[in-house]
Amino acid sequence: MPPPKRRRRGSRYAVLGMLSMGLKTGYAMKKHVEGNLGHYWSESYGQIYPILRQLVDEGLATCTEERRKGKPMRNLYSITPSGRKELREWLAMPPEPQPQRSEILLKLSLGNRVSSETCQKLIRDYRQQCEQDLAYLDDIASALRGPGAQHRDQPYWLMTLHHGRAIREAELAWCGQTLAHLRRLATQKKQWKKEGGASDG
Amino acid sequence: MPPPKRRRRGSRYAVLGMLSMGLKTGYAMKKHVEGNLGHYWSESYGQIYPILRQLVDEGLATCTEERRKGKPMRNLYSITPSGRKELREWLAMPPEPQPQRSEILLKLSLGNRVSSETCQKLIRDYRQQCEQDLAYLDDIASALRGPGAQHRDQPYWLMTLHHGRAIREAELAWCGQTLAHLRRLATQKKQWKKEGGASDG
DNA sequence: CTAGCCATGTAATCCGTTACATGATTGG
DNA sequence: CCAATCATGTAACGGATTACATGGCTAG
Repeated sequence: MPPPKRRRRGSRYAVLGMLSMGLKTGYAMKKHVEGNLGHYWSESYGQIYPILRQLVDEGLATCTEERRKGKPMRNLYSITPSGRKELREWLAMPPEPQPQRSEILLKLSLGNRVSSETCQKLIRDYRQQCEQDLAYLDDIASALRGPGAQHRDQPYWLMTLHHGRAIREAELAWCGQTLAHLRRLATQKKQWKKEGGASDG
Repeated sequence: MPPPKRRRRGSRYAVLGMLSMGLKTGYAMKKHVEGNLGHYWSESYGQIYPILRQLVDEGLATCTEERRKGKPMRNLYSITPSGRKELREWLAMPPEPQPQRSEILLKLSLGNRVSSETCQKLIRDYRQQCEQDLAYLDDIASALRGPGAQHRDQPYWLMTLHHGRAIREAELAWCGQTLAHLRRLATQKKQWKKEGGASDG
């Protein structure tokens, strides 16, 4: 028998996890992802709604329709005991290594094909993005500490925010270094040209 | 007219980029990705071969069959001038922000559902992975500096390796902090239990 | 002989986003 | 009246991996 196929199913457990925090509708889950998990996770309706249905089919969640006068209909989902069990089992498994793909590093590695200006712009834009990310992370963090109602998951959310901060700050430092490297490369090239390009050092 | 659809096509330009460095066969490209770009990129044959064909169709590459006695047949690809042009144009465009997904942060954010032990193991395993990654990055770096033949792209490759180092080191520091947080949380919980769980100070 | 590498390629499948369709309510 | 928000869902598409099929050569 070949080794059973490795499936990712991260979205499935993200949804199950949100059910376990008491979120009840697909719409609310989408908003939660956008507003609170945006720095390390994303989901689309095209994933959320089918998954909710599937979880009900498998007995990991239940669904009740709610009709309210003056408001649109909603489907209210709740996690079941077996849902909690499967979530805990997944949490205890070591995460699959995810193949990293970084478009900016791919571009940088081919930097010799474009001007030093183009290359530096690439990095400067990235640095700016990191700065914006840091501001965004701080917004979430203060929103998290602000309203007295301490959520039981709050300490864990803060840890994920710390991660975001740590990474972005490392990226900023790297951007600075890299810009310096690029400038040095550019002046070296100019030197070569001036000296006639025949020297060997 | 709706805004023209945003396509990723990172793989396409990764292949075009490898053609521009002189790699000639799909097989060689796969090996190169595994051995040299593994820390920030991945490709599978299922991408590479169809893309090579497509590039030839579009006039960005040419292909010649090579039959050698005693060796398997190969298709040798080369980049054309218009291929180089399109590559340069892509390099000058700002990279699309890629939605990040971190399974480990997702798990950590739900840490309250499992034991502190389980949570700490998650982070310790991750720390170990980062250490291995660092060793791997150093291997590539020394392979890069070792054989005298300085590739013209070498300085750029070193910059991507620096990035890997910077990130992994930041991750290691974060792992240390996070383990401390987790231990503190665990002792707090124990305290609660001892004191009867009713205290508020 | 057989394991492993060279070398090419395709089909199935999975994963995920985007765009669309629908419709009620609320606030300006 | 219009825009925004709440709310659900699906179809089409794009992107990527996995598994499979093929086959010759080389070294042990």
